[in-house]
Amino acid sequence: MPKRITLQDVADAVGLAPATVSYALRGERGSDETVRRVRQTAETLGYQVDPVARALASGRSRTVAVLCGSTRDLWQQSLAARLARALMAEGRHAIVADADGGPDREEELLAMLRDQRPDGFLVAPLDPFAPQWEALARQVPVVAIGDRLSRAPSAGSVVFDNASGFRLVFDHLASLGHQRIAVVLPQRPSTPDRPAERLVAAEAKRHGVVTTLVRTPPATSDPDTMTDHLASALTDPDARKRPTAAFCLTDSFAFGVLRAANRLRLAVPGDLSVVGFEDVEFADLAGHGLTTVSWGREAVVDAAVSQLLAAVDADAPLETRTITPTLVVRGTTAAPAES
Amino acid sequence: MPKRITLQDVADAVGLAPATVSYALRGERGSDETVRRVRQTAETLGYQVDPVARALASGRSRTVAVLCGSTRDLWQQSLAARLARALMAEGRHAIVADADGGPDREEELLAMLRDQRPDGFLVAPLDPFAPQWEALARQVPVVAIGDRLSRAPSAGSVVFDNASGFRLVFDHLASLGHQRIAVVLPQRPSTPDRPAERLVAAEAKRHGVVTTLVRTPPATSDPDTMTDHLASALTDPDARKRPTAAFCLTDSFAFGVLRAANRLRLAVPGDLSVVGFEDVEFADLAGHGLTTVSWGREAVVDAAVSQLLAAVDADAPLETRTITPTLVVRGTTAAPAES
DNA sequence: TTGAAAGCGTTACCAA
DNA sequence: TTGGTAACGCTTTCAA
Repeated sequence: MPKRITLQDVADAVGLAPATVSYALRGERGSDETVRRVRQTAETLGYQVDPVARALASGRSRTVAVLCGSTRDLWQQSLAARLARALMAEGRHAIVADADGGPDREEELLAMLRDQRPDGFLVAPLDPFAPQWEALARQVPVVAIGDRLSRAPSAGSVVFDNASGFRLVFDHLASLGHQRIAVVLPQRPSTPDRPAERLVAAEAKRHGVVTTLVRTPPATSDPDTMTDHLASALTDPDARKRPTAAFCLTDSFAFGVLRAANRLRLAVPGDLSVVGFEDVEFADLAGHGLTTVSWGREAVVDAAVSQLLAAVDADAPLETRTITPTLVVRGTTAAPAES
Repeated sequence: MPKRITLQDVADAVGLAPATVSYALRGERGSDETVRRVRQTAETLGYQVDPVARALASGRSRTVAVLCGSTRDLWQQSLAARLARALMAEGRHAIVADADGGPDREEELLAMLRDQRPDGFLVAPLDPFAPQWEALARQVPVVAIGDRLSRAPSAGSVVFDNASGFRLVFDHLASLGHQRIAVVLPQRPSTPDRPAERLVAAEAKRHGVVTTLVRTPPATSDPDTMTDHLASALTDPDARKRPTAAFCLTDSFAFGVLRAANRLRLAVPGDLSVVGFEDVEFADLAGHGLTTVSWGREAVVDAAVSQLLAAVDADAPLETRTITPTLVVRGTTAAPAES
C-alpha cells in the first residue's frame, strides 16, 4: 500500500510550512517564485490534494449533489446522466441520488446528501412545497428543475413554459380535426409550474374540443399496469365517444399508450394519434413516429449547470430560467372521419 | 446557520467520552445500558455522523464509485441508473463518473475517484487491459462489468456469455433463411470477453452464411454519421449481395440501423431483419419490433452489487459471474426470396 | 467497560 | 510574504 503523499511531504521537500504550500498550490498567496517552486515540487512528488481532508477543513468539496425524483422515468434518467456529464466537464463530481418516487425518501436523501458537503444541489423536486428546501437553499446554492421551490426564494430554477407547450399540442391536434383528446398525466398532484389540469381546460375551451383526463401511476416497469389504466379510456364502446388522439405528459406514458394501442389493436396513427411531451430519443422510431414537444435537453442542462456553478464559484444570484418548447411533428394524422 | 451537532455534543450530554459514544453508536462496544443511553441521547439531539469526518478518520465512506465508459450509450445509461438505485437501496451513496469514451479520461477519473475514498468500485471498463486496474484492485474491491480485468486478478467481474448470445442470434436468423448477415460492431478493438470477430466467424462457418462486418463509431448523438457508415454496407448495387439481416452488437446501433433503413427506404423487416444485442426498453415499439438478446438487467445489477458489497462488508472473495442470454423475438421475418 | 490522546490531511486565522 | 496553530469531526490505539 503506497503511502499517500501529503501536503506535509511537499512542505518538507520544499522547506516551507504546510500552510504556505497550501496557499501556493491554490494560488491564493505567495511570491511568484515560491509558487513556482512549490508547484514544481508537488508535481515531481506526484502530490494530489486529498478531497476528503479538504472537504472537512474547508466545508466545500467540488462535488454537486444531483437528486432526482425517479430515474425509472426515461427523461429523468437521461437528464441525470447529462447533468453528471456536464458537471464532470466543469471539473466537479456528481453524486447522484434517486428518490425513486417517494417524497419522504426525498427528504431523507436530502439530509444524507447535505452531510457530504456538496457545493451545490441540482434537484428535480418531487415535492416542491416541502419545507426542507428553504433551509437547504439558505446554506448552499440550489437549482430546481421543473418546478420552482416556492418556499425557498433563494433557490434558482429551470422551468418549462408549459402553457406554450400545451398550446403547440392542442393547435396541432385541433388543426388535424381531432375533437376528442385523451390527456395522460401522472397521478401525483400538479404543481404551480405544471398546472396540467388548468392548461388542459383552457386549451379545450379555446379549441372547443372534449378532453378526458387519464391519471396513471408514475413510470412503472410493468407495462401491463399501464395498459390496464389506459385501456378503459381508449375503448369506449361508443366509437363516437372514443378519443382520436392521446396527449401524454411523459414520454414514458406515450410509450405506454403505444403499447396499449397495440394490444387493443388500435392503429396508430390511423385510429389514434399520439403526442408526447418530452423528447426521448427514438421517438422517431416508435411505430410510425411519435410527435413530441421538445424542450432541448442541452438547454435545460446548460441553464441548470451554468447557473449553479456561477452561484457556487462567483456567488452569482440564482434566478428562474424558462425553457421554450418546439413541436416536432412525426406520425400524427388527421382524425379518422366520423362514421 | 444552525451549528452542526457533533459527537462531542452527544458525549457532553450523556456524560461520556467521545470515544465511548463513537463505539456505542456503532455498536462496537459498551454495555447494553450505555449503548441504549447513548443512542437515546443522540436521537433526541438529532445527531448524525459526519460522513466526511468519518471518511477522513477511518478511510471508508459508505460510498461506491461507479465508472462507466459512456452514458451516451443507452444501455450503460440505464445500467448506471440501476446501479445507483441498487446501491442506495443498500444504504450506500453512488458517485458516478463517465469516461465518455476516452481511455485516458478513464484513467484520470479513476485517480480522482480513488481520492474520494470509495469503499468499492463498479466499473464498465473501456480498457480492461489498463495497468491501473491492478493497483486499484489491490487497495479496494473492484467489480468490472462486461470484461474481466485481466491484469487485476483480485478484481471481480460480471461477464456476458457472448458465445451463447451469438449462437441464439445466428440460429434464429439462419432458421429464417438469412444467408447474408451484416454485423454492426463498435470500432474499438474487441476484448477477450467480447471476442466479436471470432464468434462471428465461428457462427458464420457453422451455419454457412456470409457475414459483413460494419464498424461504427461509438454511440453518437448524430444519426447521420451512423447512417453514412451503414448505408454503404446495406446498399450493394447487386441485390444478391445485399445483407438481408443486420445483427447489431449495441442497441444504439440497432436504432441507428433502423434509421438508416428508413432513409434508404428499406422495409424492416421486409427487406432487412434487425436484431439487437442488448435489451433496451421500447425494443417492442421500434418499427415492427426489434428482436433482441436479453441479458436481464436486474441479474446484471444484482450480480455486480451483491458481490461488491459482500466483499466490502464481509471481505468475501470476488469472483467472475456469468450472465446467460435469452432471445426475445420481435419483428424479424424470413429472408426475402432471391429474385 | 471506559477514556485520553494521537492521528487523518487540509484550511483558516492571526501573528511575525 | 510567511509560518504557527487551531480547528474540522471522527476513529483508533493504548492505558486505566
